[in-house]
Amino acid sequence: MSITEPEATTAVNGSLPQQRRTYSIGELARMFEVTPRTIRFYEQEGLLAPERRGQTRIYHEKDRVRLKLTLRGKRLGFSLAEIREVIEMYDAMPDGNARQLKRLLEILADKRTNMERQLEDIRLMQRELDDVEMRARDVLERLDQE
Amino acid sequence: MSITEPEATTAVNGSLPQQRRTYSIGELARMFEVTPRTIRFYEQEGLLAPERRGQTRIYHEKDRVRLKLTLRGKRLGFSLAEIREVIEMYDAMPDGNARQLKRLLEILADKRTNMERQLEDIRLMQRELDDVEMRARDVLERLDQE
DNA sequence: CAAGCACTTTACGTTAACGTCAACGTCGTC
DNA sequence: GACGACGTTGACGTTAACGTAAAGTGCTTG
Repeated sequence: MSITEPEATTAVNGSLPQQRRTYSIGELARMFEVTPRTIRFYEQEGLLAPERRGQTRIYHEKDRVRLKLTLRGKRLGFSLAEIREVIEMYDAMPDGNARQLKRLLEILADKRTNMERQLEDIRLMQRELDDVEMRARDVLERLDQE
Repeated sequence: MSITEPEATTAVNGSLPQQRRTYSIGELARMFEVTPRTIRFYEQEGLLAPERRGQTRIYHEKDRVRLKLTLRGKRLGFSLAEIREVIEMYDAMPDGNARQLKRLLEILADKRTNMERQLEDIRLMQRELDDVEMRARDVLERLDQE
């Protein structure tokens, strides 16, 4: 199983034929509010590798998940290069050698540290926002009273 | 009081002359692990406005705090322009009109939403990391057993 | 006083992450 | 069969956030 495969649909295989298996580039773009250009760029950078029917790109669930993870990573300030590194290592995992795996664990620990700092940053930033908001409301009230 | 002033040093005014009041650009740069170039750039972008002694910049506690907030904002993915907007509005607060203040509250609410999404992103990302790490350790163990 | 060090301005260079054309192919449909 | 919507590949443009190099100022230290 790959990191980018559909989330374990519990065995209730109902009447849906197989879920809406594929997407066009435009569909994906609208889903995630990015442009097709962005998606092609991510492919060029090695983050996606959609199937082709002739010239046309066909995206499967796997690709959609990858894109989702990529965009999440971006929101957290990772560069595309960093994201690709993790994806590549993950995909190479089954037959990866010990050195590679340990390198992957290092990278993960690194990201984890990053996450921790971000959590702290967010907490601090939220306090600042609280503070600024309080003062602003204060001033507003005084303006209203005059 | 400004957002960028020293954190209320409780009245224990001991033997320290007045705290290490000022900093050179190089000192600040080392403190925050950025280059002087970066600090000058932030000034050029309106995020800092240090005093001058002749040509030379003199940074006070106020400037240090601003820089700290700026860098924190950056780690959270805000652009310098966004950060400047908040700082400017904050500084203009005392004599800001109601419209400006309400705009500021809007911006703050916006940042808050952003923070919330980031928190969620971090939680999700941490789960992914957990997952990937587990699998990696798994594979490593098997390699060891052979 | 010469050397060295930290600071200054000016200005051009660089990188990441796309945006923006241009020029073309391929459907479905009216 | 023309038209519009959508897709494709180049190739060049753009923006943010600095890096880097050149050329000069100012102190203090041997």
